[in-house]
Amino acid sequence: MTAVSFDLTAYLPYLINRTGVELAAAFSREIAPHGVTLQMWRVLAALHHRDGLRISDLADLTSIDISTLSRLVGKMESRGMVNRRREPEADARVVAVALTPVGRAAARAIVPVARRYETMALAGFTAEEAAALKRMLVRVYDNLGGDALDSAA
Amino acid sequence: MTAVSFDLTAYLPYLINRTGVELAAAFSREIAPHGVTLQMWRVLAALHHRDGLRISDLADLTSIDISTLSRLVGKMESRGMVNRRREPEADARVVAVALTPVGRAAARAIVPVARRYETMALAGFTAEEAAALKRMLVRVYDNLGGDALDSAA
DNA sequence: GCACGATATTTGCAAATGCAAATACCGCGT
DNA sequence: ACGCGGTATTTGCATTTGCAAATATCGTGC
Repeated sequence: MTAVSFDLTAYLPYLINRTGVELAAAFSREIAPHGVTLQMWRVLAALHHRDGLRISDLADLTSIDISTLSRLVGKMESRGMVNRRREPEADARVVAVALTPVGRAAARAIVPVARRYETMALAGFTAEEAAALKRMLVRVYDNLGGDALDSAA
Repeated sequence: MTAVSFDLTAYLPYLINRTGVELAAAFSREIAPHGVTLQMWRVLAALHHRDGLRISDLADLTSIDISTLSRLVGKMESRGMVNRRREPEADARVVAVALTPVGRAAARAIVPVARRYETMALAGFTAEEAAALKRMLVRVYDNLGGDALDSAA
């Protein structure tokens, strides 16, 4: 029987995974000189996007497991990149994570690298194509039910 | 000063990463009942695509680190899904990994799940759109390949 | 035929990861 | 005010991961 043939090279999850892994590996090397790991960059980028996020918001935005994130934020705090703040007036369960000047400086230093990196990844794409690709990735993500807090404020 | 604003939600690596993570997490749950982890499935899928691959070929195809793969194949071997074979006639350094009947059966059982899963991820896409998305992901991957960014090399 | 630098895989080890349980706190109903 | 189910974060613990070193083999030049 031939019904089980399966073209891996045209399989969307395969294409996405290998692109993501490659993107991550190469970008990790790029930012290593900044003394920041990829996961740390993700946190910095999320906080640069919107500061003072809670741990659980960061988990949604970075796709990092919440327990891993708790420890990662601890490490970043001990390195002086972020600080944790509990608001006794508000909900005392939540921890707001904010960039320190050091963390903000690191984010600012890396943002141009990230931009350059995206440009490189999209070499040969027209602005239309790049936009179309991004829209389609959002659609796929939405299809998976992974509604993050993109618009949640 | 130069604008440091950075729209994370339109940043390609972010979009790819979150989609890949979500895709992986959801699919892991799908195949857990088959007693197969996501990484094992990747190996099975690669071998289903082409059997008898070497460890290093599997690493390329699955984006799994070669040392992790060595151990993973060992585990799969002990579970009777694959077998390792060194060819003394040929290059005795290489290990060819082949599916056992058990492994083949697992792959065959999961392929339809994978197909259904891809269909779900691409819900609302026309065949044209899906093809365009895949082509663009290949282009991005190719852009990352090799030396595009290795300014130091 | 042997030494030497490459290549394929495995292994040592420390760090990262993620599930589940623990902890701390919230707000509601009574 | 109290108990209770629910939410946010942390912590315990076993597994996975990946870099680097070790191991085994290859092929070439001499």
